[in-house]
Amino acid sequence: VKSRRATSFDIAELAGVSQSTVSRALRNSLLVSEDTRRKVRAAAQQLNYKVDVNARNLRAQRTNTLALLLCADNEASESQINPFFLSMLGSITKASAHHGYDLLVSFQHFSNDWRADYEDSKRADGLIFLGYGDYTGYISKIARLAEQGAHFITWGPVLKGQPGHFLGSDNRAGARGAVEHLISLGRTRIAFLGTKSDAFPEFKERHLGYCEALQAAGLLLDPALQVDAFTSQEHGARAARQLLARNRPFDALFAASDLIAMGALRALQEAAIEIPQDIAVVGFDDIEEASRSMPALTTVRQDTKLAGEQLVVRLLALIRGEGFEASLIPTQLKIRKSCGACG
Amino acid sequence: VKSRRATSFDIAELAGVSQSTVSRALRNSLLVSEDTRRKVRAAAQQLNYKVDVNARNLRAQRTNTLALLLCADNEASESQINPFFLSMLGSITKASAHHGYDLLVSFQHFSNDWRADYEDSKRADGLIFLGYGDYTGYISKIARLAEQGAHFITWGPVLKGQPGHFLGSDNRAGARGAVEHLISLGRTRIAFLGTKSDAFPEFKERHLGYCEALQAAGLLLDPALQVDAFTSQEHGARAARQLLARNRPFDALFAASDLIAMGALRALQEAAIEIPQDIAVVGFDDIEEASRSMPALTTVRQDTKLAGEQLVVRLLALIRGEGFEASLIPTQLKIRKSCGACG
DNA sequence: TTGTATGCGTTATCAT
DNA sequence: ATGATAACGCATACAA
Repeated sequence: VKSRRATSFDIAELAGVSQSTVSRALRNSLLVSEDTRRKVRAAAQQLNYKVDVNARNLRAQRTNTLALLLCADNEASESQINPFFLSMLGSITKASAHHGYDLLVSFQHFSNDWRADYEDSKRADGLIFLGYGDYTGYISKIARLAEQGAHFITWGPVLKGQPGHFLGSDNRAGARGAVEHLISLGRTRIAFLGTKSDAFPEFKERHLGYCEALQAAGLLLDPALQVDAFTSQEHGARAARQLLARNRPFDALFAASDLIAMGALRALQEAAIEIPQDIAVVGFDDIEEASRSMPALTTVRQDTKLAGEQLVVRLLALIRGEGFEASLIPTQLKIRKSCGACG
Repeated sequence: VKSRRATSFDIAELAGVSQSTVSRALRNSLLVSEDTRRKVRAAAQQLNYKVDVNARNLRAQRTNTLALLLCADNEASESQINPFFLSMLGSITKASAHHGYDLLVSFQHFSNDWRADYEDSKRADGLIFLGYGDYTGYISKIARLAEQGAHFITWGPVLKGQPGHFLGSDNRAGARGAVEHLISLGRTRIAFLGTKSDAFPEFKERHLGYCEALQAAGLLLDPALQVDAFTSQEHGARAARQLLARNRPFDALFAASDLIAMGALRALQEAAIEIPQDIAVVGFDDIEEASRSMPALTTVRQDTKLAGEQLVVRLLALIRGEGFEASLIPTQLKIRKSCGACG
């Protein structure tokens, strides 16, 4: 049977000092002598003492905890979460721990009940939103949170006049670079797979980058070469089939995400099309799987490690009451076999 | 600027009742009249009141929070987490929320500092351990936790005489079924890719199931057809190459995990071997990617949804002081193209 | 059914 | 440098 937990009073008794001194000593206060600090530490260790975080949080009015709210119901894949966000989850978890914060993780079923009251209830000092690609319903809720003075940051598109604070990759530049690369390889009829609606600003930015690259090269922007698709293999495959059905010639394909690209890859291969000989394919994200597809997928890498770290660092700054300057995280083109540049 | 948070005292004043009544009403106590309950609720809503969980937890001595401790340093992939565990993470998160519990997620760097004091510090009521495939170092720490009367459950092998409580798939039966299926397809020289050391009991169980199936069919158990591998594509590919280098004929391959299988798939294909014509391949786990590999991977599906739910349910039972009866979660053979049974 | 009083284990503000 | 004391906001035992 487990004995009663030790409290700071127990430590105080054992170490022969007052309870307040114990508290100070354990928090490394400078107002305590090296000698007593040692005594207190020894006593704490002996009694296997651990600070009760609830008492601490209640008294100190902060939790040393962040909450990660992951959107669970994409339009796309019902069951499975986008691997890119899982990668982000990993890096956020690590960054959070690195800064001495615990992390609460919650999948939000957006439609029904949107629980963003982690801060109100003093469960967390701040919130990170992830995976809210569908902007329309989200932004109004965000606005309300921002009004209330909540501390939160959202991974997503960095646009002018948004409520709240956003951090995201430089989607437009990344897309532009990818398409420029395709053009430099001699491809001229480049299709875009992904929705370009206002509801999905990240995809829209990628589409803009695509358009910019084409225009800069003096190439025709053929609307028939764009097909809507959400982030999933199924949507990607379906979109590729639609594209083929249009009987419009194209020699390259830029997908708004790796999942779309990989679905397309498969659909094209099923139609006996050779990648990259017949059609070059480029994706976006650089999920693990991208490097393992056949052929390996050229893609625009989002730096999830830096992104997670930055999300945490900047959220902590917000919590401290510091300002926020918008910025974009650079992407990097990962050239693999699917675009025909190598291999 | 945000005004002071409302407390239960503020509600009490507004509703014209005592603070304790407010507390009771909000907790849906039966000892409060429908009338006052309404009044209290209205007042709470008006003031946008949210219970301070730290105060509640401190007073009630429980946190309504579980902690998920994910092993971050597999022998295998440094950077990336096994997709299977990510899937588990998803289902645990959902199950936890479903039961009204928050979930703290932490990646444990096993080697250095092992922070399992979430319960001591009253951050969580119970712990879930995930991804501790390497048993040797882990089990002693587990034993210490169990001695202390901590509430925790581990996803892993269910063996006799273990300290603590374990829940896991029926690895042996799953493996046996998979190999029986290969045998039923006429394969007789079946290789096993995966370490069978005591340090990795889940893999060992899968290897045992493999052996059982071979023996039951009266087939030779050739040690030269087993190659060690941890769960990663790289290890899988390497192991497959090693196997080929042995110049020992084989017509099928059972991998201890999907990642191993997919790595092997690739290595075999690079050696111009046709799957499944030349060699049938079966994996274990049924990660998302398995259904999308070329060819689609036949595998032993672990029911992550049920597993996550069960982990949470049984941990909650442990927390309530109820007993724990060991049991195994059944697996299911998913037949796809890589074993040659269809397509 | 409701109200009163107390304490959960800290940290912070006074003193000394 | 240390000790006494007072909150933090809630839930519970007890009284009414």
